[in-house]
Amino acid sequence: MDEILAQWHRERPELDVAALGTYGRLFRAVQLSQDVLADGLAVRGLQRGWFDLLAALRRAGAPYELNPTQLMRATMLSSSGMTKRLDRMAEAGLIERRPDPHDRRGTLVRLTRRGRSVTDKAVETHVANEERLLDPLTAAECRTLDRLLKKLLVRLEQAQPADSEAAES
Amino acid sequence: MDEILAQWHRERPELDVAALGTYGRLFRAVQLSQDVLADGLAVRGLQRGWFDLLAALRRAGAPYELNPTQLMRATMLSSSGMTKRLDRMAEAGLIERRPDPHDRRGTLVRLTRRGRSVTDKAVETHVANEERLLDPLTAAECRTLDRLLKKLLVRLEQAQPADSEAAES
DNA sequence: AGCGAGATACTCGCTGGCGATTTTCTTTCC
DNA sequence: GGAAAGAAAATCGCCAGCGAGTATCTCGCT
Repeated sequence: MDEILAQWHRERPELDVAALGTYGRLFRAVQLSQDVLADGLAVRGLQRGWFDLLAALRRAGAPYELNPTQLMRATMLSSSGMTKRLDRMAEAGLIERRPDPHDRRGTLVRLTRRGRSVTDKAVETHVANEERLLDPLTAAECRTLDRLLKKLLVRLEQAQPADSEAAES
Repeated sequence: MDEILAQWHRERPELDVAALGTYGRLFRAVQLSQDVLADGLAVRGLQRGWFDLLAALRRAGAPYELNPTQLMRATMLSSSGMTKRLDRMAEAGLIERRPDPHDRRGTLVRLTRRGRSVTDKAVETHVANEERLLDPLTAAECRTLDRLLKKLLVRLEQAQPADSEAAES
């Protein structure tokens, strides 16, 4: 990574590429983390991204039931993606769908008993894996990281709908 | 995000979910950033991920030529993914392939003149966009973030080949 | 010299996710 | 109360990327 910055400096000396370095590290750290964490969840039979959905249901509390729209928001998944993922997870016996009794357009998605149990075990190993990946940092450093990410997110969340208003040719 | 942690605390009070919070923010920050940055590059006609490849070639210096294997390492893309991406980018006139004169198995990938020019413009707006996303942080905070990410990456890079040696049932 | 191990890029088939569209239902407004 | 506007979920077609397998070539070893 430092080598990459050195290369940029050699090729475009007038450019300040510090941001490239920060973002490069950020992306790479996330990429590698996700691979490791996905391996950890695969042991429990969970595909990439399934845990997010299970966790959203589990967090909601009994009866562990949400509708697909809420799940879309929680998982940042598109409508069509959600339908397909729910299909797979229903096949796997982790969730089940039923019509919403109060809104005949709607569907409710609920953890099965097995889904609940898998989730409860998975969250423990998942948190443990995350802690293992984070343990090069001291507790104070973790808090600092949290604080910095929070600051970044403030900007990002507000700028999210911005679709290239900064499109100066 | 804090609300998510509160929900976990309500549902699983015995669990320390601080790591979930940190990683949640980390993933979300990266996700949102990538969306914004991809928009910025789309203005230049670049698909998601193309910039990484162009940048690797540009950084290599004249004659801006690498082989697909080196590009795979630089972009963390699979072999088949690389072939396809190179096809698309060649169609778009950004790169061209030629046989490696020193190794008849090999291929060399080179920036076209247009690819070079697009890359040089794109890197400027891309860095500017990254700086814009990072500017909630002071310079000192940026350096701190760099330092923390570096520490994380040390662990991640070494543990990368680890395929669930931590697979306690 | 020549065989086998390894490297190199490519092909094929598959899957997950996206965008656009459709179907069904609810809500609002006159 | 009935039409228009809007919301919810599912469907369809598409594409990027992955994994496994393949053809070709290089190189080390004897």
